[in-house]
Amino acid sequence: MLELAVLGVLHDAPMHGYELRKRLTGLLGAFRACSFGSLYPTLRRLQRSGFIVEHNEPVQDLRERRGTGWACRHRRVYRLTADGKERFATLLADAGPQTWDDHGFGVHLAFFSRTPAEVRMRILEGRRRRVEERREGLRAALARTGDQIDRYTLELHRMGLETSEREVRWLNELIAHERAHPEPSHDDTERADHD
Amino acid sequence: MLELAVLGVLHDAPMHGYELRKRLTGLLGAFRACSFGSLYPTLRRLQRSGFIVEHNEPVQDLRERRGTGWACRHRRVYRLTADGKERFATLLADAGPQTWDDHGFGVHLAFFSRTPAEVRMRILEGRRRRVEERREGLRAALARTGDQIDRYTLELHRMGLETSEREVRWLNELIAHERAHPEPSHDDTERADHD
DNA sequence: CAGCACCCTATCGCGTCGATACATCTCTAG
DNA sequence: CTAGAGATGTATCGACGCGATAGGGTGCTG
Repeated sequence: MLELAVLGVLHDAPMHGYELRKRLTGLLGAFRACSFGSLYPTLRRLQRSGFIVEHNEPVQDLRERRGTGWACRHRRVYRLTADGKERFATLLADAGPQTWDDHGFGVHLAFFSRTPAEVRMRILEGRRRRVEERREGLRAALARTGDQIDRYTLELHRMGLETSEREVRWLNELIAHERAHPEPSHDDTERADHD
Repeated sequence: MLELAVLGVLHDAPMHGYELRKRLTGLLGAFRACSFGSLYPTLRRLQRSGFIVEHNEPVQDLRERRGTGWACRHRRVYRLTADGKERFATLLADAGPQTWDDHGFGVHLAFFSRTPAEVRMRILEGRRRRVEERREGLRAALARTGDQIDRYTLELHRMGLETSEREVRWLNELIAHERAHPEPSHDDTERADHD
């Protein structure tokens, strides 16, 4: 999942780990902090697989950057390869089980403008199914609760149920809008100017 | 966190892994499935630490259970020790950073009736602070969003913001109720009949 | 008696996290 | 001019939860 997010951000511009992390935290909308302990191993993995390559700046660029910003010498800038772009498209389209959970869904939604329309639909409906399951589970739990149930647990279940219902409604709106206005995906697989 | 949940469920009655898992999934209110891959290692860890001990039924009990249910021979029933009860109380009271996230908060809330009143308050306020941070992060993201932002990301942020606001209001109600009716904790640290 | 569905324990690899370490660079206070 | 605070930047470690997988026992049904 992090793999998808990294490839997606790197798709726009070459970047080094520290910057990447900042973008990711912003991207996921204050969802998750994306620790270095997962980011750096992911970068290494992607590099070994050939999806990204190191793309370090020449020394004179470093000197030029002096005064106008940071000139840290050891930064590893990564760039997406052709394989990496392909991999990104694959991961975008392949909607596994973890696409439906909270975090995975957020990541996929972040790149929705680059996602083919039919895949968008599949993801939205899959997420809806997942949330509906949760909703039904909570309804059942609330129904079979006689009176020996905790006041706090009860409140938690009620809250969870309301949240699920709200999200299902929200998803229905998104799906309806998707059907009414089937916007094409950006599909920016053109500009391969620096390979 | 799983450690806390296991100790809490085992506090009521001795149990074996499979049963424990069902209770846990019910307890966490269809939140999470609690896989065996984390449950069994946790049980082993708790056992090595002396917080639980094996408490297998004698063979004649197995024969008696024949006909009325399952008589699987190899089930490992665990029971809480005195140290385990102490550990449970400690974990309940100690509110670390992971007490405030979604999953951890749910687990703590599940055992709220056994939690001392002042700890309850600390947990609720900590959670509120956490959700407020998320809310502010989303507000900031929405504020600085000019127009180049994704329609989908925008929707996700809006949804997240509403959810956060709702949860803060919910927490405020819980806190207010807590202040108005300071129910004491069950504090069932008495019945030490079988040690 | 064959097949199926459930019960029950267990392990492996993988990905993520939080903590930690360490080195470099900029700016500011004394 | 130097000392230190604080941001930048890379990296690793152990702990932990998860999904997949394996394997064996038990009762019900056709």
